[in-house]
Amino acid sequence: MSRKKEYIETEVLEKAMNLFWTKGYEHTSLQMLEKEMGINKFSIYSSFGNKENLFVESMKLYRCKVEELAKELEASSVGVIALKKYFYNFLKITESNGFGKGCLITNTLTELDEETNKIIVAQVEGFREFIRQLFLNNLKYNSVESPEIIERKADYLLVSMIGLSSASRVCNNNQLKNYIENTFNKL
Amino acid sequence: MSRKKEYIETEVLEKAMNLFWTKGYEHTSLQMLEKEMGINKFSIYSSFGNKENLFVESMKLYRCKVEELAKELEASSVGVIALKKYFYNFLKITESNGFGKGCLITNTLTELDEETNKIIVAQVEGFREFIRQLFLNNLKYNSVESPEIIERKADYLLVSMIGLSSASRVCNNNQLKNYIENTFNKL
DNA sequence: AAATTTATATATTTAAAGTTGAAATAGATA
DNA sequence: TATCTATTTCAACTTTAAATATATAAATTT
Repeated sequence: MSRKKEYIETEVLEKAMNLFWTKGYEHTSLQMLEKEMGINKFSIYSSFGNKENLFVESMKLYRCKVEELAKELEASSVGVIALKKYFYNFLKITESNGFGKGCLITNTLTELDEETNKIIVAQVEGFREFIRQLFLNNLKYNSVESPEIIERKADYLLVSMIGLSSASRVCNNNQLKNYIENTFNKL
Repeated sequence: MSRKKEYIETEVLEKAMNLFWTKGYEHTSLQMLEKEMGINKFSIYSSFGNKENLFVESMKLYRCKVEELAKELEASSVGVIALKKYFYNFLKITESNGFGKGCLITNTLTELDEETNKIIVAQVEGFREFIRQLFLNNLKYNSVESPEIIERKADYLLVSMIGLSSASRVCNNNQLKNYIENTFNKL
């Protein structure tokens, strides 16, 4: 064999993801990535191909983290209760020094335009569909409501989640908590 | 005197604003601005200084448009009714081919980071404060609720508005309408 | 008609960011 | 210890976009 890598790809990827998460795709330069990931350009390119692909991998990792969060939640509670908890847990995740980072995927959504890499667009849409399913499944639990009503509620929560994510970047914790309480009021 | 300008600054500024609105600051290049505004770099620089300042002027113009919208509304209705109308009117404004453009200021908010021009940051915050006041004033109308409750509701609507704006970029009209109805049901 | 200012067009400069290549380095195996 | 190979470091290359400069044409005023 030969010399081994001095870094672990999943570890440096996590660091890249966090940087993209706080600064967004465009405002994250390779210099910053080098510094944050602790490896240099060449290593980044040999491990991840290019900046776009590194970003795609970051999105995938982000989704994994969110899926884990949802799984943990499933173990402890179900239904609307679980969803409300999910909203609060999301606030914890997004929290950083000062204001929140929002949701990596929702942030990306604002950066999107026609000429955005199709793979990135697909990631964004896939994530949204995943979240919508999560909401649907929990709303169905122990509910006697019609499928149409359930769908409406899921859509409502989806938009609320997008809102919470964006708002977390500028609003304080009281405002966000207040928002969640109102959202789940009378659901 | 001498030769007159062949373009009207407010007119080309409006075009610039629309381009920034749909594509965001970073994804709007001077080439695109030249094409969209119908004037060349030289004219852009002599009229607006630089790209950043052109963007600031676009933000100001955007705010003027929103203020007009609010004024018109005031003439026809007041209170919560007016606010709900405002939400629906916002959807009309943001509408374009296919999905919405969101709110220029809210979009910008996601692009912000530590090294963003302070003037831009100030514009974003000023706008948010203006909207919050608009909500507060209308919530106070004919209301016997305590100031604290009113503040809470205003904050709730503020987050909802940010959410609607972000969501308008990816959700269809039914989902958005559904969201507005749910939002005001909980008020 | 001359002078002055503005517009267009093109080209250049400058800076930054992404990408790639060549030499140096360090670890694994024989 | 020597050799092989992958990883690093460093620097160069390429591209892109903002900003500036120059030359030319057009319109208005005196």
